[in-house]
Amino acid sequence: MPPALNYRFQLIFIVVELVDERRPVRIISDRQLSEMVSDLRHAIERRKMVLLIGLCKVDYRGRASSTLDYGERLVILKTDGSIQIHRPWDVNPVNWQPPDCIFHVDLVDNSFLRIRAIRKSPREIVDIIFKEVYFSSVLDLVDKGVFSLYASEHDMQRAIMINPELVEDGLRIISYEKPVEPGFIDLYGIDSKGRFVVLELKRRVADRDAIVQLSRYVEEIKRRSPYREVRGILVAPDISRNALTLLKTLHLEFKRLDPKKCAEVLRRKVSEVKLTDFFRGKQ
Amino acid sequence: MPPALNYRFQLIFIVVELVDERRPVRIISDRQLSEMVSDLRHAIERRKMVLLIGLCKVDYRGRASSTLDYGERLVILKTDGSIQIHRPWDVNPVNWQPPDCIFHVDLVDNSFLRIRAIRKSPREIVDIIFKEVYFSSVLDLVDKGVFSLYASEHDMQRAIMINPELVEDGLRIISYEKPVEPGFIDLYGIDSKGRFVVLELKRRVADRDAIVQLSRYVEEIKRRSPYREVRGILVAPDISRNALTLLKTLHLEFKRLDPKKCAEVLRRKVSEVKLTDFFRGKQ
DNA sequence: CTATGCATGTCGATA
DNA sequence: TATCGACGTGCATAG
Repeated sequence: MPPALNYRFQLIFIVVELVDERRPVRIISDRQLSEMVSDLRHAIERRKMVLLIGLCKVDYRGRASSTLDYGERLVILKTDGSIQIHRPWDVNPVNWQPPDCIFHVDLVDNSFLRIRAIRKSPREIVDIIFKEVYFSSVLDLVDKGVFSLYASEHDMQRAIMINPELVEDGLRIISYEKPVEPGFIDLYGIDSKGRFVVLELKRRVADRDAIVQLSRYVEEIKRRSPYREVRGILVAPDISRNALTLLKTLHLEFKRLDPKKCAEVLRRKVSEVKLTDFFRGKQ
Repeated sequence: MPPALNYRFQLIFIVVELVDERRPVRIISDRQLSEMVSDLRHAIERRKMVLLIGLCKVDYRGRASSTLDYGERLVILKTDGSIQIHRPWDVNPVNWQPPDCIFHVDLVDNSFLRIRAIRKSPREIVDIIFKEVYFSSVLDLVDKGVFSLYASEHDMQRAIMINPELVEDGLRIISYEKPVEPGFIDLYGIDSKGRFVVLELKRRVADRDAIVQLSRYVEEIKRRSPYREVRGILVAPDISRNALTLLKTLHLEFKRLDPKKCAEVLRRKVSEVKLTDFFRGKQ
């Protein structure tokens, strides 16, 4: 009797992980329009960024309405559901739709590619009809870079709170964004002689509107404190001629201050804080 | 003696015109950085539109200043000398420079591509440093399409000039953009009872500022014509609650009018004019 | 939603 | 160039 054959099967699974290099730019031009439609729908569903370059016309209906005849343009769909149509010139898009749009991609008359971006509120529609698409691609961009802006009005506010002498010696700031009837006072303080001071900040040349704004706040504070003297100071890098006239008429004051100088002050302040940290904590 | 040889040379020039198909999109990625530099310079000199997609950081110094750390973005250079840097989200570019910039393309540290956009006035600089360029292309777009926008404030003005009864029966418009002390009166007319009428137009919900503006104009006209009654009418699709209160306090009036209805009136007007042309001229 | 004010606002017209 | 006002302003924030 032949010995029983013992077969043992050992199953070995080999797991292969396909590590492909990430392709941030995938070109999908040179395809049949119908293929392109499904590619675009696929990309949009996955909230990819999409570029389209081609011959198109654009219609917009919403708060206003507009038409744009056929021409060659760049269309950008972004991950946040915004869209923009760029002509070869102008920094601003000729048509656009803000974030959170719903995109529809369709083939119309079997030979035109239509991108429709619908915004819910206010109800607005942008229709792009491509007669020809020269190029299109799906982008998979990773952007975690921090964006920092300096010399904003907010920087001016913080700088003056830290260094009130940027405006005037002896000034003490007692509140910021102080709510009053018509809005909020940028900065509010008391001067060396005990007078209330209303500060209105502008990061660029102050115009008449800035003066009107300041005046409203000063009047409100005067109404609240009939027995205190109240000063109104417009703080800006410059003031227009008309605004200066109005300012003088209303017995308000102007203090020239460059927002960049404020950014400088803040930068120095940050360094000081870091140095203090270093000597106190790290040593 | 052998006969003299007479050689005659006739030069025939054959002119060959190389008619190549226009290529609106030329991709210049996958090149050595140094090659790319010269390609980009070449394109920029010829005022071509350029797209760049890659890993970059951005610095801006000018009216304000900003920094943006490394991340993957789309950069667009346009034919008018404007530039914009787009993140994968936001309809607005994170950094930009308006038209008429001067562009510089350089290789820095032998391995980074730098695009520098310089604006003359105000003096501003945007620096883009590419660590990596995934894709770049030169676009040669032709865009002669006419852009038309309807339902703007200007449309409202024209519609009311043609059809004053959009505001009120018996109103006659006597001037537009009438210059007065603080600015320009949108529309100025006389009502059925011979009173002066100052019209302030807004294409969207009117706020307090609109009322302040109207009030200033009305006061100026009253000053000029102390013996005439003067009305001030705010014409807008809607008015904010605060603005309505202020309006009543100042004894001004509000006339609801939709800019789209104005666009409609104009469209009808244009059709009529065309019909008139047809019957008078073309027949 | 409405109201308010900033923005590297942009853009165009005008003095 | 400086000023002024409109804009599909956009955008954030507060109530």
